[in-house]
Amino acid sequence: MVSKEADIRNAIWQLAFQFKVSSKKAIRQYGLPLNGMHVRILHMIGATPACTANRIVLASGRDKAQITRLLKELESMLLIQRTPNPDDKRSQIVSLSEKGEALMARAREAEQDVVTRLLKGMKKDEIDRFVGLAGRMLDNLREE
Amino acid sequence: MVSKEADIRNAIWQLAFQFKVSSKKAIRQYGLPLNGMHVRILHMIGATPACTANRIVLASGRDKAQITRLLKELESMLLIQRTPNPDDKRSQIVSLSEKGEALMARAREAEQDVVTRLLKGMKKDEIDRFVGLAGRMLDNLREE
DNA sequence: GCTATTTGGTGGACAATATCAACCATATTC
DNA sequence: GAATATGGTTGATATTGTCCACCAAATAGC
Repeated sequence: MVSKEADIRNAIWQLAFQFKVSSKKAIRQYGLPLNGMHVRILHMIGATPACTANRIVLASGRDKAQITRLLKELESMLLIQRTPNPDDKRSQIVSLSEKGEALMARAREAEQDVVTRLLKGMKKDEIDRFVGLAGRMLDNLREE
Repeated sequence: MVSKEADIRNAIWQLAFQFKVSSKKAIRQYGLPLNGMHVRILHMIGATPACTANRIVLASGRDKAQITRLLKELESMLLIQRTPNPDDKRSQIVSLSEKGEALMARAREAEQDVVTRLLKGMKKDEIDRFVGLAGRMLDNLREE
């Protein structure tokens, strides 16, 4: 017999792990030369106007050294480009290159497949509720 | 403006990541010489009667090579012990040593703190619903 | 203005986690 | 008894995460 705490712990671990595995597989099947973090960061860059490295750090919660390296990789793959940030000479604005946009269009398809499968048989309000609860839990962990 | 798919994706990634970070920190603060996977596996071993390596592989979804190595580490730390499996000479039954039990008692406390924080302000039925939805999503991803 | 501190970013070094394939010994199937 | 499947191990390598020192520009305090 397992406790409720174990349930929630397990639910989070397992769901995240399986989701990662499925996403990775989908990306592979589409023949895209990207791994998980690449895709996540490209998403953020695509969705964030005037995106700087620091914004990605804050939004992702990852270490800034990690972000620096990932951006360097993405740049060497010609998927993103950097332009000077007029507001702060220390930083640069990163944006998707054409090649990056094209790749992400396909990545979105691949990920869409996974999300569709994930949400199969779920009602709209169930999904909303789930996302809402997850958000509250996240806030709980973050504050303090 | 972000799509619903991005919401659910983000919710899962972020919650899992923050949960991992918080758990790791809690374990550290308790001064326990364990990392995330160690704790997860020790949990399973403690909760599974006649636990074999293969059971951990199946329950965790991780690669069996990874499990082998983690078990080897845990054994060298004297947290677990292996005894021959009477039903199959290829495998062994792993179980917590006294030292392992003691450590896990403290790890449970540390993790309990995190779960308590995670669930702050959540109603029982909200938690149940969340775990239930997570389970369904997990099934969706796993089947096929 | 001019230090002192903070902030955005980079690099080194390394730890933790994950993946893939080859392989051995036993178990199972036929 | 041969062929195949299964539990487990090892090697090699990729990915992800962490910590620390550091530089240059920005900001705060005076």
